[in-house]
Amino acid sequence: MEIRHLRYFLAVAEELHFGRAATRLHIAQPSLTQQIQNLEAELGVPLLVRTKRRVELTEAGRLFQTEARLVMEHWTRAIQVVQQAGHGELGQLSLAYAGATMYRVLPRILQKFYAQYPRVNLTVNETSTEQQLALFDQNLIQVGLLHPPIRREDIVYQTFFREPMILALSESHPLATEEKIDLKQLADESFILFQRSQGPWLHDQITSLCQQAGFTPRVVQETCPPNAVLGLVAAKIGVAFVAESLQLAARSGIVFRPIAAPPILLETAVAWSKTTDSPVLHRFVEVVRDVAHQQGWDHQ
Amino acid sequence: MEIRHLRYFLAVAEELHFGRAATRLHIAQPSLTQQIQNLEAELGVPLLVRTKRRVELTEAGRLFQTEARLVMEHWTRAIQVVQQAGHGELGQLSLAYAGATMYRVLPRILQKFYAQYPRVNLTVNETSTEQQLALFDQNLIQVGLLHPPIRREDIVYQTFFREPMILALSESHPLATEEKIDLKQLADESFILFQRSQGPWLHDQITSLCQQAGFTPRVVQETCPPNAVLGLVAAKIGVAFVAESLQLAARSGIVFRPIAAPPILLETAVAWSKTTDSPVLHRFVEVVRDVAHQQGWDHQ
DNA sequence: TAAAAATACTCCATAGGTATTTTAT
DNA sequence: ATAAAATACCTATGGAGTATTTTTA
Repeated sequence: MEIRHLRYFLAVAEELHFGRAATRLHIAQPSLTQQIQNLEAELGVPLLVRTKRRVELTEAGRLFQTEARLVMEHWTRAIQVVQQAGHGELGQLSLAYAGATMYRVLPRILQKFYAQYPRVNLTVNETSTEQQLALFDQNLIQVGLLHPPIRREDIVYQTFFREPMILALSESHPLATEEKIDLKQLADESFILFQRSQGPWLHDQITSLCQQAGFTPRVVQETCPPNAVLGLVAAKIGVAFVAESLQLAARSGIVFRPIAAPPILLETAVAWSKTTDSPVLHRFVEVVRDVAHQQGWDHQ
Repeated sequence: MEIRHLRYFLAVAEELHFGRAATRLHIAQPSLTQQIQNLEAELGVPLLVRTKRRVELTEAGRLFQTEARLVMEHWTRAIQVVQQAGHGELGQLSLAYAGATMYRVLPRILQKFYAQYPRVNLTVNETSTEQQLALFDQNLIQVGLLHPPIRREDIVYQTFFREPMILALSESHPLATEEKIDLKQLADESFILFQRSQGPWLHDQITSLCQQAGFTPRVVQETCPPNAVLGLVAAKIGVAFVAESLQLAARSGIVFRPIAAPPILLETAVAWSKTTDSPVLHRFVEVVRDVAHQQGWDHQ
C-alpha cells in the first residue's frame, strides 16, 4: 500500500465516479479500477459499493476518507517543512558573538536576519573569539562573530567590518581634555585589558605598539566583556583600548578619545566550521554580507 | 515519492548506517542507497551527510524525521480504523424500535451490543413498525425492531421473539377481579387501540378475534406508544390489548390479565434493508440472535 | 586493509496503457 | 442504446538484486 492508493481513493471518494476521478488523476479508468481493487484487497475491507450506475462509499470508506485526508495533509506538510528547512527558512542556528560586536554589528545583523527568516530559531550568546573555537569543536555553535585572524584549518571566516580601537577613560582623567591621545602619553597609565589567550593577535598588536611608543603597558585588570571593561573605566581603575563602536554604549562618567596614528585596527568576521553545511548557516552568512554592503562596511 | 521512501528514510535515520538499515528493511544496501538518493533528489534537499565512515542527519533531515514519524503514525492508524470499521467494531448505526419492545427485548439487546461494540455510535429511536418502513426508504435507519409480518421485497427480517397480548385495565375496573378474561366479556368495553395503519396485521387479528367473540370493539382512543396507552388505561378511559412484556412497566392503578385462548400473539423481529451491507449492521443482527438464544426466546 | 557507501548492470514485478466485455438503466 | 465499471492483455518504468568500485579511517 502506497500514498498513490490514498490519492486515488480520495479522488474516487470525492467524485464518486471512476471515469471522472481517473481523468482528474491523469490516468486511465481501468488502471484506477485496478488500484482501488488492490487497495480494498490489501485492507480486506470494501470501501466502495459499485451499485448500478453509481458509486457509493461504505461506512468503512467514509471513515477511511477522513483518515486518508489527514494523512495526506500531514504528508504535504512534511514535504513543505523539509523544503523550507532545505532552503534555510526553517531550522535552528546557534550564534556566538565577541563582545565588541554588541553595539553596532550584532544588532543590525540580528534585525535583518529575524526579519528575513522569522521561522529560524536563533540562539545567541556572547563569547570571546578564542572560546568560540572550542564551541565550534563541540558543535555547540554553527556560526560566530569574532575577531580574526584565527589559525584553524577547519574554520572558514569572512572579514566584513574594520574599526579603529579608541581609548576609553574616565571623564575626570587628566587626558580627558585632549582631543587626540598619543600612545606616548599613556606610558604611566593603568590598563584594563583582556587576557592574551582571549585574542592573542590583537593583544600582541597592542603591546607591540606600546613597545614602539617606548613603554610596556601596566595591566591592572584582565577582563574581556565590554560592559565590564567600561564599568572599570568609569570606576577609574584604569584606561582601556576599546572598539570604536563601543561609543554607542556611552555612559556618563566615560569619555572616548581617538588614538594618534598608527591606528590599532579591530577586524570583525563571520566564521563557521568547514564541515557544517546547514542551509540556515549560509542564509545567515548571506545576511551578514548584505548588511555589510548596505552599511558600506565592505569598501573601507 | 511514496510511503516506502518514508519507511526507508526512517530506518536509515535511526540506524545511521545504510547496511544495517537495509537488513532491517529486508532489502539490499544498494537499493536502499538508491531510494534515499531518489528521495533527496525529489525533495531537492539533502537529508543525510555521508561523512567518511558514518552517516549523519542534516538539519532538514532531523525535521523530516519527526514529520515522517507523524505521517507513519497517522498512516497505521488509518489502516487500523478502516479495518475495525470493516469488522463492524467501529462505526455508526441507527436503530428504530417499536414501542412494545421497550421493556424486555430492547434493553437486553442494547446492553449486550454496547458491551460488545463500545466503539459503535448507536442512535436509537422509538418508531412504530409502519413508520420504520419509511425510515428505511429514506436511509435514516439501518436496522429496526418491529412486529411482522411486513410485505416489502427490499426488507429482510428475522423473528426472534413471540409473546401473547394481554389485557390492561384499571384496577378499579369490574373485570379486575377476574383471573383470566374471556373476549366475550369485553363486548361493551371502550378500547384504546393503535391506528390500523400502524400495524394492519395485528389490528386485523384483534378485530377479527373480537368479531368471533360476537362484537365489534368500540375504539375510544387511537394511540400507539405504550406509555400513552397505559396512561389512558390508568385514567379509566378504557381497556387495551398490550404486549405481555409491558407488565414490566407496571404502574399503580393498572392491572394486567391474560386472555382466554385463543391467544393473540405479538411477534418481534429484527429487520434491515437488503441493500445496506454494513458490517456494523450484521454485528447487530448477530447480537440480537445471541440474546434470543441466551434468553431461550428462539425455542418457544 | 577493512568497512562502508556508491556505482554499474540486470531482471522482473507491476503501474499504467488500449481494447473489449459486462451490466444496468 | 448508452454510460459506466470490470476484464484481458500488453508495455515499460523503476525497484530490487548481484557484482564491483571507491573512499577513508
